[in-house]
Amino acid sequence: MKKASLSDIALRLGVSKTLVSFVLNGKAKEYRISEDICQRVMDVAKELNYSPNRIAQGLRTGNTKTIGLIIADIANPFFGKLGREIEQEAARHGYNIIFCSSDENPEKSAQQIAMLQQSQVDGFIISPPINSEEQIRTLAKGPIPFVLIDRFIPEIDCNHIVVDNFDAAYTATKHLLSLGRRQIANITLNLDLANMKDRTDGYKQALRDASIEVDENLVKVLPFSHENKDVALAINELLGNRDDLKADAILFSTSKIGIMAIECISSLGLKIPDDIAVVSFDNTDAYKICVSPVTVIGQPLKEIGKTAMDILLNEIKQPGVKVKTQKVTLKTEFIVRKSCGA
Amino acid sequence: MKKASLSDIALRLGVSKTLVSFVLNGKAKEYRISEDICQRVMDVAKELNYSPNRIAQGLRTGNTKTIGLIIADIANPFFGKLGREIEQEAARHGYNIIFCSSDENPEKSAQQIAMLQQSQVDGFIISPPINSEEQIRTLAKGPIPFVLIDRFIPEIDCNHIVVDNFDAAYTATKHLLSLGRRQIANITLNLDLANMKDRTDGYKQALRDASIEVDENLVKVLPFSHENKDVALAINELLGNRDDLKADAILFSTSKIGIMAIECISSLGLKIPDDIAVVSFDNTDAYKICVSPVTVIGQPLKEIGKTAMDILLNEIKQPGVKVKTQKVTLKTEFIVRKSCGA
DNA sequence: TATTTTTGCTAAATCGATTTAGTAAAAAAT
DNA sequence: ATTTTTTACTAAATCGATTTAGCAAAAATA
Repeated sequence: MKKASLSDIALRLGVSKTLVSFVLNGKAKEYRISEDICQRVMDVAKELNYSPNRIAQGLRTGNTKTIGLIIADIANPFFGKLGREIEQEAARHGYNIIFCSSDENPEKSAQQIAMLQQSQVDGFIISPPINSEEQIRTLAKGPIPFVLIDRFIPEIDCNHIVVDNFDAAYTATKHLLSLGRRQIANITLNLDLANMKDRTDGYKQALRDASIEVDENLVKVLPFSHENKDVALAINELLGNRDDLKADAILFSTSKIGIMAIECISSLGLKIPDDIAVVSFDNTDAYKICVSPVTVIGQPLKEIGKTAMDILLNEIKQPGVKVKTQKVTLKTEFIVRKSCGA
Repeated sequence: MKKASLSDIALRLGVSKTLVSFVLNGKAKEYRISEDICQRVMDVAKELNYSPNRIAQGLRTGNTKTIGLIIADIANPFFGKLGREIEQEAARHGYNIIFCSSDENPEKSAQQIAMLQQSQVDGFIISPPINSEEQIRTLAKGPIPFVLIDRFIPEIDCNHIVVDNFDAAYTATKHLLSLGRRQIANITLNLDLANMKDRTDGYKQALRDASIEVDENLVKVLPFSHENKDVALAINELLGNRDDLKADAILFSTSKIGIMAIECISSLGLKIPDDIAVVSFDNTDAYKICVSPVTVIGQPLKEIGKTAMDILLNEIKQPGVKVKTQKVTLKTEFIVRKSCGA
């Protein structure tokens, strides 16, 4: 059962492939094809169950209607949800998404970018791993549109969509202060990334504004490729001695850290929020059924996904046109649950 | 900066495109290209930073090195992890994955299948929504390899990879019985799907083998498109009256149900496992930091991902050859945590 | 020396679709 | 009656790569 091609329709009707193409692509009026022929083309196309070959279309037109999405790990619920929003928005416009998980590894993301370029993707949506400046800079010099999400690279002028991390962390920390917490810790990732730095800066500024001196020993910086043991180490440094808890609250800079940390806190026999209050960036189902439902800073994932697609589509539809880069900063949502001791 | 094509290399060296293609595709020996020319081709290719256009390759060869993956929802951690394993295994073989979330909607999955066929995917990996028999049957008649995962359709002879759901549910229920639980409920999805039916059958058989009569009122069947309110209704029917709890344990047939149910149980002020023990299909990070870490039936996601790709690659490498369909049933892992009252 | 085989390449076709460049015939304008 | 414009299509080129079909010249064999 060979799949019907456009040529089969033309042969069947004794007309040119050109004519069939014009009809099927809504150009009949423009090229003055008669109504009669149009109808016969549509009929035969339907009879043969014709559907276009997007690979052939892509080769000829230079548009594959495919976007490459590079995120840290699709299995991470934060990125899973983000990916879902992007997938949905893309589908609304007839675009496919190829998902690549970089594991926060720049070598891996560079390979993925190369592979996606070979696949002639129309654009990229990238959550850049640390130390990926060079490959993003190269991308920015090329013709393919792209937009950074979740984090950006200050020294590169390109599209990005981020949230106001400073303000979010400031708000969260101030909230903990308002609940009487004074020894507030922050567990975060390598501060070379702007979004992580902003989160920690906001936390510190809230402490300073409350005339509390920032204790650098309460700021635990994990390597980017952090695992359970890294988080456990940080928690043990803060809370290992239950007669001398170093902190009475913790702000987690990511939900991945938060989940691992809470598991660790529970196994230490500590109670949330009685012994230690917690607040975390990014909402996730896990936080709702937690030992103590977690107070979170939620990101507008739907808006991020929609905005990313809008930016790309706008550039894709005007190839070669130099468009002003869009830098979008969105608001977070502070959701108070039990874990902060409210 | 126009991207270098294979023709550019040929022009630069004054040789044919054919020769360049042979060299770059490892066919130099076969077509007796001299060592000297080979080296010069490789040098120029490197100098021009040539990389192949996979769209052109796909059009000519009929292989796009792309697999279409259709699952319920990439934002669901179970499917997120499964997708991750598949993505990883595919990348190992140089394949891209296009992810589509069907939302358990057969109309949507039919559209996704059509779109992916237009994109000339080399194969499909599909977690079929309910009522998608017709589209799977049509796929089975076509030339493109595919494999069903997570659930299968008994009346269609095609590749599938599933776990032994009957045995898993039987074991879990027996475990609860061994802990003294007698009024064991099961919250599941529409039983028209074989995997859901097997889970409930295993649960029932364990009760019968313990000489406990199956109480159909303890089996709550949710619609496929279940939401929080559906789960809340079921939980309220079972546990709404805390002086007359209808169940002392619940087996959740999916983690999605489990998470929503636990949230509901907590808001009723009930304690897990003191008031109500719980066991759930499918491990997820959320269950580790739960009010009471959840006892789970874990699926071998890595093995599923690898097996799915193996099955597809085996068929892809011998097009047109009628291969015996592979029906794989894998073992689950029972992980005991606190929620069952152990 | 004549014939056959091997060597080391080449041009052209192919994939399926879209775009470009064109034109015979009919209709309208002069 | 002649010239110009419009109509309703067409053939061929194009996209970038791979495959198919082929062949002149050199080397080997008879």
